[in-house]
Amino acid sequence: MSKDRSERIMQDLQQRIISGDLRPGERLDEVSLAKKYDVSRTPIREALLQLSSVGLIELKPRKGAFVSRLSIKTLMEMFELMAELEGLCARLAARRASAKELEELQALHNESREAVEEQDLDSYYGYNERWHEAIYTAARNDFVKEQTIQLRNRLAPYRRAQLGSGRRIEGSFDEHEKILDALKAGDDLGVEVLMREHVIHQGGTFGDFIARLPHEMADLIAMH
Amino acid sequence: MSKDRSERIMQDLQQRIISGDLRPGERLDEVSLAKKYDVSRTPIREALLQLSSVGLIELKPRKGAFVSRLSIKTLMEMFELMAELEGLCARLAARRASAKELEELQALHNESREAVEEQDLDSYYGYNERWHEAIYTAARNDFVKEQTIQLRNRLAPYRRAQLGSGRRIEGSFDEHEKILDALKAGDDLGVEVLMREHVIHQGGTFGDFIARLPHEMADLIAMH
DNA sequence: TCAACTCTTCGTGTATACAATATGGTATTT
DNA sequence: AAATACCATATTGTATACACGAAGAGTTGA
Repeated sequence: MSKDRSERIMQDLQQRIISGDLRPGERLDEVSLAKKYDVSRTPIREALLQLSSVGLIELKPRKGAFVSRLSIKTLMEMFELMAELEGLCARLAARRASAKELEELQALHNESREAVEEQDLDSYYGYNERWHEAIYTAARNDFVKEQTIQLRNRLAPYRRAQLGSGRRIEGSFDEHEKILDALKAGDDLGVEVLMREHVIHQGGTFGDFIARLPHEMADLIAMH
Repeated sequence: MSKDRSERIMQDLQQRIISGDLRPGERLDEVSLAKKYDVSRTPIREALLQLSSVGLIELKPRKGAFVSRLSIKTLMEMFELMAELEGLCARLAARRASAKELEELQALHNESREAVEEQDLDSYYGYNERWHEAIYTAARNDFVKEQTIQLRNRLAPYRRAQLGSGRRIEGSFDEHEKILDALKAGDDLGVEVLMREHVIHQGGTFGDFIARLPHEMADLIAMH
Protein backbone atom coordinates (compact mmCIF):
# COMPACT_ATOMS: atom_id res chain seq x y z
CA MET A 1 0.00 0.00 0.00
CA SER A 2 1.90 3.01 -1.16
CA LYS A 3 0.34 6.39 -1.35
CA ASP A 4 -1.88 5.68 -4.33
CA ARG A 5 -4.99 5.94 -2.19
CA SER A 6 -5.11 9.68 -1.68
CA GLU A 7 -3.61 10.23 -5.11
CA ARG A 8 -6.21 8.07 -6.84
CA ILE A 9 -9.02 9.69 -4.91
CA MET A 10 -7.70 13.14 -5.73
CA GLN A 11 -7.52 12.29 -9.43
CA ASP A 12 -11.03 10.85 -9.41
CA LEU A 13 -12.57 13.80 -7.59
CA GLN A 14 -10.73 16.20 -9.88
CA GLN A 15 -12.12 14.44 -12.91
CA ARG A 16 -15.61 14.49 -11.48
CA ILE A 17 -15.36 18.21 -10.81
CA ILE A 18 -13.91 19.00 -14.23
CA SER A 19 -16.52 16.89 -15.99
CA GLY A 20 -19.29 18.61 -14.13
CA ASP A 21 -20.43 15.51 -12.26
CA LEU A 22 -19.82 17.44 -9.07
CA ARG A 23 -21.24 20.90 -9.51
CA PRO A 24 -19.87 24.14 -8.08
CA GLY A 25 -21.22 24.75 -4.61
CA GLU A 26 -21.74 21.07 -3.90
CA ARG A 27 -20.66 19.86 -0.49
CA LEU A 28 -18.07 17.13 -0.15
CA ASP A 29 -18.65 15.20 3.04
CA GLU A 30 -15.60 13.42 4.38
CA VAL A 31 -17.33 10.42 5.93
CA SER A 32 -19.54 9.83 2.91
CA LEU A 33 -16.53 9.97 0.62
CA ALA A 34 -14.63 7.67 2.97
CA LYS A 35 -17.43 5.12 2.75
CA LYS A 36 -17.74 5.54 -0.99
CA TYR A 37 -14.03 4.92 -1.60
CA ASP A 38 -13.81 2.41 1.26
CA VAL A 39 -10.92 4.10 3.01
CA SER A 40 -10.54 6.08 6.19
CA ARG A 41 -11.00 9.82 6.38
CA THR A 42 -7.27 10.45 6.24
CA PRO A 43 -6.69 9.88 2.50
CA ILE A 44 -9.93 11.74 1.82
CA ARG A 45 -8.71 14.77 3.71
CA GLU A 46 -5.39 14.67 1.89
CA ALA A 47 -7.14 14.56 -1.45
CA LEU A 48 -9.40 17.46 -0.48
CA LEU A 49 -6.42 19.50 0.68
CA GLN A 50 -4.66 19.04 -2.62
CA LEU A 51 -7.75 19.98 -4.57
CA SER A 52 -8.15 23.12 -2.51
CA SER A 53 -4.56 24.11 -3.21
CA VAL A 54 -5.29 23.88 -6.91
CA GLY A 55 -8.40 25.95 -6.41
CA LEU A 56 -10.94 23.36 -7.47
CA ILE A 57 -12.57 23.23 -4.06
CA GLU A 58 -12.82 25.55 -1.09
CA LEU A 59 -12.14 24.44 2.46
CA LYS A 60 -14.25 26.43 4.88
CA PRO A 61 -12.99 25.96 8.43
CA ARG A 62 -15.28 23.80 10.53
CA LYS A 63 -17.78 23.74 7.69
CA GLY A 64 -16.27 21.39 5.18
CA ALA A 65 -15.26 21.20 1.55
CA PHE A 66 -17.24 22.69 -1.30
CA VAL A 67 -16.66 22.64 -5.03
CA SER A 68 -15.44 26.15 -5.81
CA ARG A 69 -18.02 28.68 -6.84
CA LEU A 70 -16.23 31.44 -8.66
CA SER A 71 -17.47 34.99 -8.62
CA ILE A 72 -18.11 36.68 -11.94
CA LYS A 73 -15.16 38.92 -11.23
CA THR A 74 -12.84 35.98 -10.70
CA LEU A 75 -14.22 34.21 -13.75
CA MET A 76 -13.50 37.19 -15.96
CA GLU A 77 -10.03 37.53 -14.51
CA MET A 78 -9.32 33.86 -15.11
CA PHE A 79 -10.53 34.08 -18.69
CA GLU A 80 -8.30 37.07 -19.24
CA LEU A 81 -5.27 35.09 -18.10
CA MET A 82 -6.40 32.03 -20.04
CA ALA A 83 -6.44 34.04 -23.25
CA GLU A 84 -2.96 35.34 -22.51
CA LEU A 85 -1.56 31.90 -21.76
CA GLU A 86 -3.07 30.37 -24.87
CA GLY A 87 -1.75 33.28 -26.86
CA LEU A 88 1.69 32.75 -25.38
CA CYS A 89 1.64 29.06 -26.25
CA ALA A 90 0.64 29.87 -29.79
CA ARG A 91 3.36 32.49 -30.15
CA LEU A 92 6.01 30.12 -28.85
CA ALA A 93 4.69 27.28 -30.98
CA ALA A 94 4.97 29.45 -34.08
CA ARG A 95 8.68 29.70 -33.43
CA ARG A 96 9.43 26.30 -32.00
CA ALA A 97 7.04 23.70 -33.37
CA SER A 98 8.58 20.83 -35.28
CA ALA A 99 7.31 19.81 -38.68
CA LYS A 100 5.85 16.70 -37.14
CA GLU A 101 3.96 18.68 -34.53
CA LEU A 102 2.50 20.92 -37.21
CA GLU A 103 1.38 17.86 -39.11
CA GLU A 104 -0.34 16.49 -36.02
CA LEU A 105 -2.14 19.77 -35.54
CA GLN A 106 -3.32 19.69 -39.13
CA ALA A 107 -4.42 16.08 -38.77
CA LEU A 108 -6.45 16.81 -35.65
CA HIS A 109 -8.02 19.76 -37.40
CA ASN A 110 -8.96 17.63 -40.39
CA GLU A 111 -10.52 15.00 -38.19
CA SER A 112 -12.55 17.59 -36.34
CA ARG A 113 -14.16 18.69 -39.62
CA GLU A 114 -16.34 15.62 -39.46
CA ALA A 115 -17.67 16.58 -36.05
CA VAL A 116 -18.46 20.04 -37.39
CA GLU A 117 -20.39 18.70 -40.35
CA GLU A 118 -22.41 16.39 -38.13
CA GLN A 119 -22.88 19.14 -35.54
CA ASP A 120 -21.60 16.70 -32.93
CA LEU A 121 -20.84 19.01 -30.02
CA ASP A 122 -19.39 16.39 -27.67
CA SER A 123 -17.10 15.05 -30.33
CA TYR A 124 -15.95 18.52 -31.33
CA TYR A 125 -15.36 19.39 -27.68
CA GLY A 126 -12.93 16.48 -27.50
CA TYR A 127 -11.09 17.39 -30.69
CA ASN A 128 -10.92 20.99 -29.56
CA GLU A 129 -9.28 20.02 -26.29
CA ARG A 130 -6.72 17.80 -27.99
CA TRP A 131 -5.95 20.45 -30.60
CA HIS A 132 -5.34 23.15 -28.01
CA GLU A 133 -3.25 20.80 -25.93
CA ALA A 134 -1.17 19.95 -28.99
CA ILE A 135 -0.33 23.63 -29.26
CA TYR A 136 0.71 23.77 -25.62
CA THR A 137 3.06 20.90 -26.36
CA ALA A 138 4.44 22.53 -29.48
CA ALA A 139 5.30 25.60 -27.43
CA ARG A 140 8.05 23.49 -25.86
CA ASN A 141 7.72 24.85 -22.38
CA ASP A 142 6.40 22.09 -20.15
CA PHE A 143 5.94 24.41 -17.21
CA VAL A 144 3.75 26.79 -19.17
CA LYS A 145 1.86 23.81 -20.53
CA GLU A 146 1.12 22.54 -17.04
CA GLN A 147 -0.02 25.91 -15.79
CA THR A 148 -2.25 26.38 -18.80
CA ILE A 149 -3.88 22.99 -18.38
CA GLN A 150 -4.37 23.63 -14.70
CA LEU A 151 -6.17 26.89 -15.38
CA ARG A 152 -8.23 25.27 -18.12
CA ASN A 153 -9.28 22.60 -15.64
CA ARG A 154 -10.45 25.18 -13.16
CA LEU A 155 -12.54 26.81 -15.86
CA ALA A 156 -13.81 23.53 -17.26
CA PRO A 157 -17.02 23.27 -15.22
CA TYR A 158 -18.12 26.64 -16.54
CA ARG A 159 -17.02 26.17 -20.12
CA ARG A 160 -18.83 22.88 -20.33
CA ALA A 161 -21.98 24.33 -18.82
CA GLN A 162 -22.23 26.82 -21.66
CA LEU A 163 -21.15 24.42 -24.36
CA GLY A 164 -23.97 24.44 -26.84
CA SER A 165 -25.26 27.84 -25.95
CA GLY A 166 -25.07 30.60 -28.50
CA ARG A 167 -21.86 29.98 -30.34
CA ARG A 168 -21.87 28.21 -33.65
CA ILE A 169 -19.41 25.41 -34.01
CA GLU A 170 -18.33 26.53 -37.47
CA GLY A 171 -16.93 29.76 -36.11
CA SER A 172 -14.53 27.90 -33.87
CA PHE A 173 -13.46 25.64 -36.72
CA ASP A 174 -12.75 28.56 -39.03
CA GLU A 175 -10.68 30.28 -36.39
CA HIS A 176 -8.69 27.12 -35.89
CA GLU A 177 -7.89 27.13 -39.57
CA LYS A 178 -6.64 30.72 -39.53
CA ILE A 179 -4.54 29.97 -36.46
CA LEU A 180 -3.09 26.93 -38.14
CA ASP A 181 -2.10 28.95 -41.18
CA ALA A 182 -0.39 31.57 -39.06
CA LEU A 183 1.43 28.83 -37.13
CA LYS A 184 2.74 27.28 -40.31
CA ALA A 185 3.82 30.69 -41.57
CA GLY A 186 5.76 31.20 -38.34
CA ASP A 187 3.86 34.42 -37.74
CA ASP A 188 4.33 34.41 -33.99
CA LEU A 189 2.87 37.81 -33.19
CA GLY A 190 -0.03 37.30 -35.55
CA VAL A 191 -0.96 33.90 -34.17
CA GLU A 192 -0.79 35.24 -30.64
CA VAL A 193 -3.46 37.81 -31.36
CA LEU A 194 -5.60 35.30 -33.22
CA MET A 195 -5.41 32.82 -30.39
CA ARG A 196 -6.24 35.39 -27.73
CA GLU A 197 -9.34 36.41 -29.60
CA HIS A 198 -10.25 32.80 -30.27
CA VAL A 199 -10.21 31.99 -26.58
CA ILE A 200 -12.16 35.08 -25.64
CA HIS A 201 -14.74 34.33 -28.30
CA GLN A 202 -15.05 30.70 -27.29
CA GLY A 203 -18.23 31.31 -25.38
CA GLY A 204 -19.37 34.19 -27.50
CA THR A 205 -18.21 37.62 -26.46
CA PHE A 206 -17.52 38.32 -22.85
CA GLY A 207 -20.70 40.30 -22.69
CA ASP A 208 -22.80 37.44 -23.96
CA PHE A 209 -21.09 35.13 -21.57
CA ILE A 210 -21.85 37.28 -18.56
CA ALA A 211 -25.36 38.08 -19.72
CA ARG A 212 -26.19 34.41 -19.98
CA LEU A 213 -24.81 33.58 -16.57
CA PRO A 214 -27.73 34.48 -14.31
CA HIS A 215 -30.12 32.21 -16.15
CA GLU A 216 -28.37 28.95 -16.83
CA MET A 217 -25.67 29.01 -14.22
CA ALA A 218 -27.01 31.11 -11.39
CA ASP A 219 -26.35 28.49 -8.77
CA LEU A 220 -22.83 27.87 -9.99
CA ILE A 221 -21.73 31.40 -9.32
CA ALA A 222 -20.76 32.94 -6.03
CA MET A 223 -22.83 35.98 -5.25
CA HIS A 224 -21.14 38.64 -3.20
CA MET B 1 -8.60 25.40 18.32
CA SER B 2 -9.65 25.93 14.75
CA LYS B 3 -7.52 25.02 11.81
CA ASP B 4 -4.91 27.70 12.30
CA ARG B 5 -2.35 25.08 13.20
CA SER B 6 -1.69 23.63 9.79
CA GLU B 7 -2.27 27.02 8.19
CA ARG B 8 0.23 28.76 10.42
CA ILE B 9 2.77 26.00 9.92
CA MET B 10 2.29 26.15 6.19
CA GLN B 11 2.82 29.91 6.14
CA ASP B 12 5.92 29.64 8.29
CA LEU B 13 7.48 26.88 6.22
CA GLN B 14 6.66 28.77 3.04
CA GLN B 15 8.39 31.86 4.36
CA ARG B 16 11.41 29.86 5.39
CA ILE B 17 11.66 28.31 1.95
CA ILE B 18 11.20 31.61 0.13
CA SER B 19 13.72 33.37 2.32
CA GLY B 20 16.26 30.65 1.71
CA ASP B 21 16.40 29.52 5.32
CA LEU B 22 15.41 26.09 4.04
CA ARG B 23 17.49 25.36 0.98
CA PRO B 24 16.41 23.42 -2.09
CA GLY B 25 17.03 19.72 -1.61
CA GLU B 26 16.72 19.92 2.15
CA ARG B 27 14.69 17.18 3.79
CA LEU B 28 11.65 18.02 5.86
CA ASP B 29 11.19 15.34 8.49
CA GLU B 30 7.63 15.05 9.78
CA VAL B 31 8.44 14.03 13.33
CA SER B 32 11.13 16.67 13.76
CA LEU B 33 8.77 19.35 12.48
CA ALA B 34 6.04 18.02 14.77
CA LYS B 35 8.33 18.37 17.75
CA LYS B 36 9.53 21.79 16.63
CA TYR B 37 6.02 23.18 16.28
CA ASP B 38 4.74 21.14 19.23
CA VAL B 39 1.87 19.52 17.36
CA SER B 40 1.15 16.06 16.08
CA ARG B 41 2.18 14.84 12.65
CA THR B 42 -1.27 15.47 11.21
CA PRO B 43 -1.10 19.27 10.84
CA ILE B 44 2.46 18.91 9.62
CA ARG B 45 1.40 16.55 6.86
CA GLU B 46 -1.40 18.89 5.85
CA ALA B 47 1.01 21.79 5.63
CA LEU B 48 3.45 19.74 3.57
CA LEU B 49 0.69 18.64 1.22
CA GLN B 50 -0.33 22.21 0.56
CA LEU B 51 3.25 23.27 -0.05
CA SER B 52 3.70 20.44 -2.52
CA SER B 53 0.59 21.50 -4.41
CA VAL B 54 2.11 24.95 -4.83
CA GLY B 55 5.33 23.35 -5.98
CA LEU B 56 7.56 24.59 -3.19
CA ILE B 57 8.32 21.08 -1.97
CA GLU B 58 8.29 17.62 -3.47
CA LEU B 59 6.64 14.65 -1.80
CA LYS B 60 8.45 11.47 -2.68
CA PRO B 61 6.38 8.42 -1.70
CA ARG B 62 7.77 6.59 1.29
CA LYS B 63 10.77 8.88 1.24
CA GLY B 64 9.49 12.14 2.59
CA ALA B 65 9.29 15.81 1.74
CA PHE B 66 12.10 17.80 0.17
CA VAL B 67 12.37 21.46 -0.71
CA SER B 68 12.00 21.50 -4.48
CA ARG B 69 15.16 21.34 -6.52
CA LEU B 70 14.38 22.68 -9.94
CA SER B 71 16.19 21.47 -12.98
CA ILE B 72 17.84 24.04 -15.20
CA LYS B 73 15.24 23.28 -17.82
CA THR B 74 12.38 23.96 -15.43
CA LEU B 75 14.08 27.09 -14.13
CA MET B 76 14.40 28.51 -17.61
CA GLU B 77 10.81 27.65 -18.38
CA MET B 78 9.62 29.30 -15.21
CA PHE B 79 11.63 32.43 -15.96
CA GLU B 80 10.12 32.53 -19.41
CA LEU B 81 6.63 32.51 -17.94
CA MET B 82 7.61 34.98 -15.23
CA ALA B 83 8.73 37.46 -17.85
CA GLU B 84 5.43 37.03 -19.68
CA LEU B 85 3.33 37.48 -16.56
CA GLU B 86 5.21 40.57 -15.50
CA GLY B 87 4.89 41.91 -19.00
CA LEU B 88 1.17 41.23 -18.92
CA CYS B 89 0.78 43.04 -15.61
CA ALA B 90 2.68 46.01 -16.97
CA ARG B 91 0.60 46.11 -20.13
CA LEU B 92 -2.65 45.99 -18.18
CA ALA B 93 -1.40 48.54 -15.68
CA ALA B 94 -0.58 50.94 -18.49
CA ARG B 95 -4.25 50.90 -19.42
CA ARG B 96 -5.89 50.58 -16.01
CA ALA B 97 -3.72 52.15 -13.34
CA SER B 98 -5.28 55.00 -11.39
CA ALA B 99 -3.46 58.28 -10.92
CA LYS B 100 -2.95 57.40 -7.29
CA GLU B 101 -1.37 54.08 -8.16
CA LEU B 102 1.02 55.76 -10.57
CA GLU B 103 1.98 58.19 -7.85
CA GLU B 104 2.71 55.35 -5.47
CA LEU B 105 4.90 53.69 -8.07
CA GLN B 106 6.82 56.91 -8.56
CA ALA B 107 7.16 57.35 -4.80
CA LEU B 108 8.54 53.84 -4.34
CA HIS B 109 10.95 54.43 -7.18
CA ASN B 110 12.15 57.68 -5.64
CA GLU B 111 12.71 56.04 -2.29
CA SER B 112 14.69 53.25 -3.88
CA ARG B 113 17.14 55.78 -5.31
CA GLU B 114 18.69 56.09 -1.89
CA ALA B 115 19.36 52.36 -1.73
CA VAL B 116 21.02 52.57 -5.14
CA GLU B 117 23.31 55.40 -4.11
CA GLU B 118 24.34 53.56 -0.97
CA GLN B 119 24.69 50.28 -2.88
CA ASP B 120 22.46 48.68 -0.25
CA LEU B 121 21.47 45.45 -1.94
CA ASP B 122 19.12 44.17 0.74
CA SER B 123 17.27 47.44 0.91
CA TYR B 124 16.98 47.65 -2.87
CA TYR B 125 15.75 44.07 -2.99
CA GLY B 126 12.87 45.10 -0.73
CA TYR B 127 11.99 48.19 -2.74
CA ASN B 128 12.19 46.18 -5.92
CA GLU B 129 9.71 43.63 -4.62
CA ARG B 130 7.26 46.26 -3.47
CA TRP B 131 7.55 48.16 -6.76
CA HIS B 132 6.84 45.11 -8.87
CA GLU B 133 3.97 44.10 -6.62
CA ALA B 134 2.51 47.59 -6.96
CA ILE B 135 2.40 47.00 -10.70
CA TYR B 136 0.61 43.69 -10.25
CA THR B 137 -1.97 45.57 -8.20
CA ALA B 138 -2.31 48.33 -10.77
CA ALA B 139 -3.07 45.71 -13.41
CA ARG B 140 -6.43 45.27 -11.66
CA ASN B 141 -6.65 41.54 -12.08
CA ASP B 142 -6.36 39.93 -8.67
CA PHE B 143 -6.18 36.44 -10.10
CA VAL B 144 -3.23 37.30 -12.32
CA LYS B 145 -1.63 39.05 -9.38
CA GLU B 146 -1.93 35.96 -7.22
CA GLN B 147 -0.53 33.67 -9.89
CA THR B 148 2.36 36.02 -10.52
CA ILE B 149 3.24 36.24 -6.85
CA GLN B 150 3.01 32.49 -6.51
CA LEU B 151 5.45 31.96 -9.37
CA ARG B 152 7.76 34.64 -7.99
CA ASN B 153 7.74 32.81 -4.65
CA ARG B 154 8.75 29.59 -6.31
CA LEU B 155 11.66 31.34 -7.98
CA ALA B 156 12.60 33.33 -4.90
CA PRO B 157 15.19 30.90 -3.49
CA TYR B 158 17.12 31.06 -6.74
CA ARG B 159 16.79 34.77 -7.36
CA ARG B 160 17.99 35.52 -3.86
CA ALA B 161 20.93 33.16 -4.18
CA GLN B 162 22.27 35.14 -7.11
CA LEU B 163 21.43 38.53 -5.69
CA GLY B 164 24.67 40.41 -5.61
CA SER B 165 26.32 38.47 -8.39
CA GLY B 166 27.15 40.19 -11.60
CA ARG B 167 24.41 42.66 -12.19
CA ARG B 168 24.88 46.28 -11.29
CA ILE B 169 22.11 47.76 -9.24
CA GLU B 170 22.01 50.93 -11.32
CA GLY B 171 20.93 49.02 -14.39
CA SER B 172 17.80 47.81 -12.66
CA PHE B 173 17.03 51.28 -11.39
CA ASP B 174 17.37 52.84 -14.85
CA GLU B 175 15.08 50.22 -16.33
CA HIS B 176 12.51 50.93 -13.65
CA GLU B 177 12.58 54.56 -14.69
CA LYS B 178 11.99 53.77 -18.34
CA ILE B 179 9.15 51.43 -17.42
CA LEU B 180 7.60 54.08 -15.22
CA ASP B 181 7.70 56.59 -18.06
CA ALA B 182 6.02 54.18 -20.43
CA LEU B 183 3.38 53.38 -17.81
CA LYS B 184 2.57 57.05 -17.35
CA ALA B 185 2.39 57.51 -21.09
CA GLY B 186 -0.10 54.65 -21.29
CA ASP B 187 2.14 52.89 -23.79
CA ASP B 188 0.85 49.41 -23.02
CA LEU B 189 2.67 47.50 -25.75
CA GLY B 190 5.88 49.36 -25.16
CA VAL B 191 5.89 48.81 -21.44
CA GLU B 192 5.17 45.13 -21.92
CA VAL B 193 8.34 44.66 -23.92
CA LEU B 194 10.37 46.74 -21.49
CA MET B 195 9.13 44.74 -18.54
CA ARG B 196 9.78 41.41 -20.19
CA GLU B 197 13.35 42.37 -20.90
CA HIS B 198 13.76 43.81 -17.44
CA VAL B 199 12.74 40.52 -15.83
CA ILE B 200 14.94 38.50 -18.10
CA HIS B 201 17.88 40.77 -17.43
CA GLN B 202 17.34 40.77 -13.68
CA GLY B 203 20.09 38.27 -13.10
CA GLY B 204 22.14 39.27 -16.05
CA THR B 205 21.41 37.55 -19.31
CA PHE B 206 20.05 34.06 -19.34
CA GLY B 207 23.40 32.83 -20.46
CA ASP B 208 25.19 34.42 -17.55
CA PHE B 209 22.60 33.05 -15.23
CA ILE B 210 23.04 29.51 -16.41
CA ALA B 211 26.80 29.81 -16.63
CA ARG B 212 27.00 30.87 -13.02
CA LEU B 213 24.76 28.08 -11.79
CA PRO B 214 27.21 25.19 -11.48
CA HIS B 215 29.54 27.11 -9.22
CA GLU B 216 27.47 28.90 -6.64
CA MET B 217 24.29 26.90 -6.74
CA ALA B 218 25.27 23.42 -7.78
CA ASP B 219 23.58 21.74 -4.86
CA LEU B 220 20.36 23.70 -5.35
CA ILE B 221 19.79 22.29 -8.79
CA ALA B 222 18.35 18.97 -9.73
CA MET B 223 20.70 17.03 -11.93
CA HIS B 224 19.12 14.67 -14.40
C1' DT C 1 38.61 -8.72 0.50
C1' DC C 2 34.44 -8.07 -1.70
C1' DA C 3 29.84 -9.03 -2.62
C1' DA C 4 25.36 -10.39 -1.50
C1' DC C 5 21.81 -11.32 1.69
C1' DT C 6 19.23 -10.71 5.86
C1' DC C 7 17.73 -8.30 9.68
C1' DT C 8 16.95 -4.23 12.17
C1' DT C 9 15.49 0.33 12.45
C1' DC C 10 13.48 4.45 11.14
C1' DG C 11 9.90 7.00 8.78
C1' DT C 12 6.01 7.39 6.00
C1' DG C 13 0.98 5.85 4.90
C1' DT C 14 -3.37 4.67 6.92
C1' DA C 15 -6.79 3.87 10.40
C1' DT C 16 -9.08 4.97 14.51
C1' DA C 17 -10.00 7.42 18.69
C1' DC C 18 -10.73 11.82 20.90
C1' DA C 19 -11.67 16.96 21.21
C1' DA C 20 -13.90 21.00 19.78
C1' DT C 21 -17.19 23.64 17.25
C1' DA C 22 -21.08 24.74 14.35
C1' DT C 23 -25.85 23.82 13.27
C1' DG C 24 -30.56 22.72 14.05
C1' DG C 25 -34.27 21.72 17.01
C1' DT C 26 -36.79 22.17 21.16
C1' DA C 27 -38.26 24.26 25.17
C1' DT C 28 -39.02 28.19 27.84
C1' DT C 29 -39.99 32.91 28.51
C1' DT C 30 -41.91 37.30 27.31
C1' DA D 1 -47.07 33.42 19.03
C1' DA D 2 -42.48 34.78 18.45
C1' DA D 3 -37.89 35.07 19.89
C1' DT D 4 -34.09 33.61 22.42
C1' DA D 5 -31.37 30.46 24.85
C1' DC D 6 -29.80 26.01 25.54
C1' DC D 7 -28.89 21.35 24.40
C1' DA D 8 -28.11 17.46 21.29
C1' DT D 9 -26.09 15.84 17.23
C1' DA D 10 -23.21 15.67 13.49
C1' DT D 11 -18.89 16.92 11.37
C1' DT D 12 -14.47 18.82 11.24
C1' DG D 13 -9.66 19.30 13.46
C1' DT D 14 -6.12 16.89 16.00
C1' DA D 15 -3.74 13.18 18.25
C1' DT D 16 -2.24 8.56 18.61
C1' DA D 17 -1.73 3.82 17.34
C1' DC D 18 -0.65 0.47 13.92
C1' DA D 19 1.12 -1.38 9.30
C1' DC D 20 4.06 -1.39 5.57
C1' DG D 21 8.13 -0.31 2.97
C1' DA D 22 12.76 1.43 2.34
C1' DA D 23 17.50 2.18 3.57
C1' DG D 24 21.53 0.79 5.97
C1' DA D 25 24.45 -2.05 8.86
C1' DG D 26 26.20 -6.31 10.02
C1' DT D 27 27.24 -11.03 8.85
C1' DT D 28 28.32 -14.89 6.04
C1' DG D 29 29.90 -16.99 2.05
C1' DA D 30 32.93 -17.33 -1.93
